[in-house]
Parts: sequence; structure tokens; C-alpha cells
Amino acid sequence: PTIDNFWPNIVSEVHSIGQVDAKHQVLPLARIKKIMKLDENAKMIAGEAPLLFAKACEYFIQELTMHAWVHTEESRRRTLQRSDIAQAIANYDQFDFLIDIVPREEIKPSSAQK
Amino acid sequence: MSNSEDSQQYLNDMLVKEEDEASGDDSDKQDGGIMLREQDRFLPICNIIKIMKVPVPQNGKIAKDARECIQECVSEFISFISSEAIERSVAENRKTVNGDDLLVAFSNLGFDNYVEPLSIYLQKYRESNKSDRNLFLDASYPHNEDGTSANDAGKQ
Amino acid sequence: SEDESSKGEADEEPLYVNAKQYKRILIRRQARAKLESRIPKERCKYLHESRHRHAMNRARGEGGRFHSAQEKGDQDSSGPEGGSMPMASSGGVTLSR
DNA sequence: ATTGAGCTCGGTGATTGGCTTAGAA
DNA sequence: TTCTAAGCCAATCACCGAGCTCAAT
Repeated sequence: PTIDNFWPNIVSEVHSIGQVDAKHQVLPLARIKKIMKLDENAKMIAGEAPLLFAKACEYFIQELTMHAWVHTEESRRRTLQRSDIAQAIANYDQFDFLIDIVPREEIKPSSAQK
Repeated sequence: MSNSEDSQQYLNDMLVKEEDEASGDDSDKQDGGIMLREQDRFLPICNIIKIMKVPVPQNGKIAKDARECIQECVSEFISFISSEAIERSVAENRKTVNGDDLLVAFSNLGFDNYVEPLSIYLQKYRESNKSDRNLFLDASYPHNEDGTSANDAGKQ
Repeated sequence: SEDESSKGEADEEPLYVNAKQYKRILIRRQARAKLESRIPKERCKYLHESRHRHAMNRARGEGGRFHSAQEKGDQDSSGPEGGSMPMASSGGVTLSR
């Protein structure tokens, strides 16, 4: 369970899926669709789109949490907190789109930024 | 193709043109129409926590601030990708955003890791839907529209 | 090597971002700005009044945890153990941790 | 033909707080 | 050390998904 193995594991995991069970999803598809419809340009949304997002969000949550937990351990804590997430966002350029959601100054204590 | 990681853009000015809606008040207001609740903007916090616990060790804890932070990040994640995908569907003169628009959006925005597993997942979803529909239709109405078309039967 | 500029703090401090995301980040900023007026500035304590009341009225164990099996009417004493509540007594089934 | 928006409906899991103590400070 | 705050329980009910009808393509 490391960062390097994350995506390879995801790929092999997705291969082991027999039939896509649209039913019991971890995340509610109706809510995902509702969030998509907040975009003023959104007109119609295919049924497969929220389903794809449900999977993608699982990956995203896991990856961001995993990156954040690294900083939790770095600070020798056992509780993941907001500043760890801010650090994770600052250290991986794929998370740049969150720069307004979790601003830089949230990286609270005196730990240098790379 | 072209540059990838070395090419970065400056993000300095945030030019936000305020497009007032003919309202003189800019404070938070609960009237004026539609107030968005948390259950309209975010995924359920309980589901978020369940997924967060996966990469965290069993004895690890998660602060409330961190849960809500991830919750907001996920909604931005959806909106961010959607915005790109919607624009593509509009550019192609389509009114419906489909899965391929999303895959292209993931790719264009630098989420290359997502593309392969999501493509496989989408393909499996379409296969199961089509095989279900075909099995049902074939069983109840085994008439072929045209014998010349080769029919590759579904398989498990 | 520190490149901290003279500006104390800012949202718009010169910051490198992923080139593939740069344009979309700006577009999303405008979209969020349009929604800002409809978004409450702070989170409320609970989402639903009814669920809040439900939680308040529920049966709780000694440790503050929710506890199952609460009879609606009280007229019985030999129901689901009304006598003793051994939480950490020696012997017996305590799940503790 | 297929496929999505918008209803309705019924079944169900997300929501929820007080006390203990892990653990942030 | 002090003392904040996260986890722990499970019953209700708001919301999700599965049906519809209707319209667009």
C-alpha cells in the first residue's frame, strides 16, 4: 500500500470486475449528477457520466488522503488534519486545481514547502 | 507530444469580472431565490469518510476539518472535470455530456492516471448494458433484421 | 533557496501551476464566484432538524453511545435487562477495547 | 429506434450527539 | 503536562434508485 503501487493496483482491480454493478455504488449517482448540474453550461448528462465520476471520486479521495497521510506521519501524528491535505496539494501538481479550495497559508506550522 | 511537466503557467492575477445580477446587496442572503444547501453541493460525508479510511492505517484517526476539506475537494474535482467535458461536448455540437467527453477531459487536464482504469470501467459498463439488452431482445424476439450482418455473440 | 516575494500574503502571489489546468482553474474561479452568493459562508451544526431531534431522543448507553432496544412504554422490568449494567465488571461479556 | 429530463414512490442507509480517552498542543 | 476533539453505537426519515411518461435526436 504505497503511492507507487496505487495506480497499478487500481488497474488490476478494475480488470477483476466481472460485470459493472451500477446498483450499490459507494457514492450516490444522483448527488454526483446534481453537482454536475450546478455548472451553468451543463445541459444533458449521460447516465454513464455520474457512474464514471463515482469511480473517479473514489480514486481521487484515496489518492489525496494517501498523499496527506504521508505528512501526518512526517509530523509524527496519528490524526490526519486539514494542514496535511494542504501540504499534499502543494506538493503534487495534479492537485493544483484545488489551490483556491485549500489555500497555501493553510499549511499551518513551520514546515518548509518544497 | 509537446511539453509536459516542465511547462508551467503563471497564475498570478485572478481576474474575476463581477457580473451583478441587478442586485444591490452583496452580503450573504438567504433570500433572493435559491440558497444552496450542503446536500446540494457535496457528497454525503459518511461515504467520504468510508473511502478516506481505505488508505489510512486501521488505528489512524481523521479530523473533522480534514473530512470536510476532502468533501469540498471532491465537489471541486467533479466540477473541474465537468467544466472541461461540457465545453468539449458543446464544441462538438452535442447537448449531452457522455463518458468519452469525461475521458478526454481527464486526459487534457493532466489526470492521465485515471484514463486507463476509467476507460476499462466504461467499456465494461457498456458491454454489460448491451449484452443485457441483447439477451433480452434476442430471447423474446429472435428475428434477425438482416442475415448478412455478422453477429458476434456476447460472452462471459 | 527561498523565493518568497516581498508581499506578505496573497491569493495572487506568483505561483506556478500545472499548465494543463491553468485555463480551467480560471474558468472555475468565475463559475464559483457566480455561485458565491447562494452558498452559506459557514457550515451549519446539523443538516436536518428531524434527524437532530431523533438523535437527541434516542436511547443511549452509559458511555454516551447509542443503545438499541428501548421499549416505548415503560411498564415492564424484566424486559431487556433492567437490573444491572456492568460495564467493566470482572467476568461477563464486555466488549471494551 | 435509443436515451435523458422530470416526475412519483417505496425502501433504506446516512445522519446524528454524549461520554471516554487518544492524542494534539 | 493540559484539555481539545474523534470514535463509538444504531433508529429514524430524507434521499437515492427504479419505474414510469414525454420529448428530442
